[in-house]
Amino acid sequence: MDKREKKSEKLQNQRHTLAHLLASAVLELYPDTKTTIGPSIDDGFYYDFDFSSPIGDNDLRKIEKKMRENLKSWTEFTHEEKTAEEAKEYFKDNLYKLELIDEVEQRRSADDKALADKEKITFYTCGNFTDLCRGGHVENPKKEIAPDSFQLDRLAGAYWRGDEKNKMLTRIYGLAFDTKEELSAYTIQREEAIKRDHKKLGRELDIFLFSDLVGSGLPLWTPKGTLMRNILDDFVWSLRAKYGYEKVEIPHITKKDLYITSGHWDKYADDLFRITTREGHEFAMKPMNCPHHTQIYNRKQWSYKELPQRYASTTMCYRDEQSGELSGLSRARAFTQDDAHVFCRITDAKEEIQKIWNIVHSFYDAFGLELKLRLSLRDPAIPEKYLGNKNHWDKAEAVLREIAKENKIEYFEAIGEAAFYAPKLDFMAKDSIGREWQVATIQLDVNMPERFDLYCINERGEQERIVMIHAAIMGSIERFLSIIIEHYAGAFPTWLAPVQVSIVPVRENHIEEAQKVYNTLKENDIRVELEDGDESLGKRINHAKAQKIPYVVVLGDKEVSSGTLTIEGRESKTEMSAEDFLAKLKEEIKEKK
RNA sequence: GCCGGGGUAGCUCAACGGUUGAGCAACUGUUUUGUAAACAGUAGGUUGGAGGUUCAAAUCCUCUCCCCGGCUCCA
Repeated sequence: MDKREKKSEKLQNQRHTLAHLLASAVLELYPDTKTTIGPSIDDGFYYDFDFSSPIGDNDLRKIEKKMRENLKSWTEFTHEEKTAEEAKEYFKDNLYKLELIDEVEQRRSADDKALADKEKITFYTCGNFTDLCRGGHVENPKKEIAPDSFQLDRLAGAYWRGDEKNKMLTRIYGLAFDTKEELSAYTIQREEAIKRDHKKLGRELDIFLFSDLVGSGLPLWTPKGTLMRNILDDFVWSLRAKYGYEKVEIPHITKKDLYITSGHWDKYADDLFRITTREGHEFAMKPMNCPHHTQIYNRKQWSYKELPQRYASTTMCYRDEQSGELSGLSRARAFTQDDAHVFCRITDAKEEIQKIWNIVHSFYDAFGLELKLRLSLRDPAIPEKYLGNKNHWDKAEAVLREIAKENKIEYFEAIGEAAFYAPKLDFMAKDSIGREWQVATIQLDVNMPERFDLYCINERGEQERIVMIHAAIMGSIERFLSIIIEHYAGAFPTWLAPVQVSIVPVRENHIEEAQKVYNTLKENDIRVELEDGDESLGKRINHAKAQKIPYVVVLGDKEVSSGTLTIEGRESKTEMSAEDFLAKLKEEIKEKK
């Protein structure tokens, strides 16, 4: 165990100890409360309670105060082993703890003797509070936990055992770190993230909006936002160009029959926007595009020589997400996928996936987003969640694993994260303030081809089942934009900025000269604005900078007489000729800077 | 959908049973400016919507729509 792991184990113990401390404070203030579980988490701890009457945010301060009070007398943890009967007697009024005790008992009586011996029913006591617990505390809380290194953070609902069929408990989250300084660094970082919130910046920078009349989860795109969407989409297409992808277009609704065949109707019927025609036929808005694309592939009989067929669409999809799941552009009811499907033989799958891999990396490199890889596999314990047979899955998972291993990138495997029809390579991007987002995905699918009977004619003249690779580079343009708005805090690089240059004439008699520069840039497809209003110079410059425009060009007597422009970038101020400035802009756009 | 917190002018917020207010933005004049906001004036609201309690509701209650933080879900 190295030093860092040791430290993190200590921090985990501190956090878990604080969960006990929280429960002790709650029980003193609200004696009717039933305690359940309270683990440590990434930024602190939580404890789930079943309160007899609801509490509100104002109660948190009271509880926190009580915790600090109790901490003073928490000097030692003692623990003792109990039999199931003793434990149940102690918690006879707490059905949550009784359920946990029963589960430990079941594991103890399991066949695996070694495992069974490890499972014991232990009670830990500190101060006036005893809890059923596996352990993992600091020895002397009073000494080892600084009273100002933690704070209660927020209230939240959480289902017992994470199952929405169960009762909803009240979860109290706390933040906890080694020191007060680390705690405050964390809260400052969180405030920084709030400043970058894409919903706020989206409005301020005039990129997108929501309308109560249109409905929640249905973003509307302004001219600037639409421009950015197109720039991003064009970039993806430019990367796909050398690999032979073709654009296809599909309607946004379909008969339900398509999804009955694909299996989506069974699995996602509740999440579809459905339409009944006047003649009584049932249709659905498309929630994804693969079934439509299969029908384009299936328009003719293909020779193996004509494969792979690679189809891609940038197209909106619609999902009736539950209202509580919506969140700005990150999770919307209408969103645009940059969706590609490669129809090929299983023997070509690896090479095709490698090509997509290259596209993904070129794309994310341009934004300075570092990628991690998750190999998302099925959960063999619940086969009913997945289509098709085990052999097919094993084969597909093996191909993806091979690719993950061959490429030098940090990767981990995640059981149960596969789509219901295929395993996936999911890419996670780390943004400029260290947050991780799931972005691109590549899926190797043997099930849709089976269901839609997709084949080619092979060398021996036989029908051969093909495979289908699902690939999305951005995933969803909306979601990707939410990530880069926050990643750049709205200060987009030149190639991506909806307005690249703002020209500010000093006085009225400079407008004519400014207009000339404006025209030159405009003729060269630079996105340029002229700030020729009657506000003061300082105010007009300020306005351009508030819009996070990469370059502000100031033009007055000095510039007219010297024949140069004063160029204010975000960090520095330089002077150069209009020609040099144009060349610089073109370079930045070409190099995606 | 569920739990908790919210919704007052375009934006940020105040008023918290007793005539809805401020700053910024907008508009109109004046000002022609060399870098963190020129000056003056004007307009802007069924306090998200619908019911109810009250002499009186932005304020209290019920329903509904929308937003935020979680939970569940995420093809």
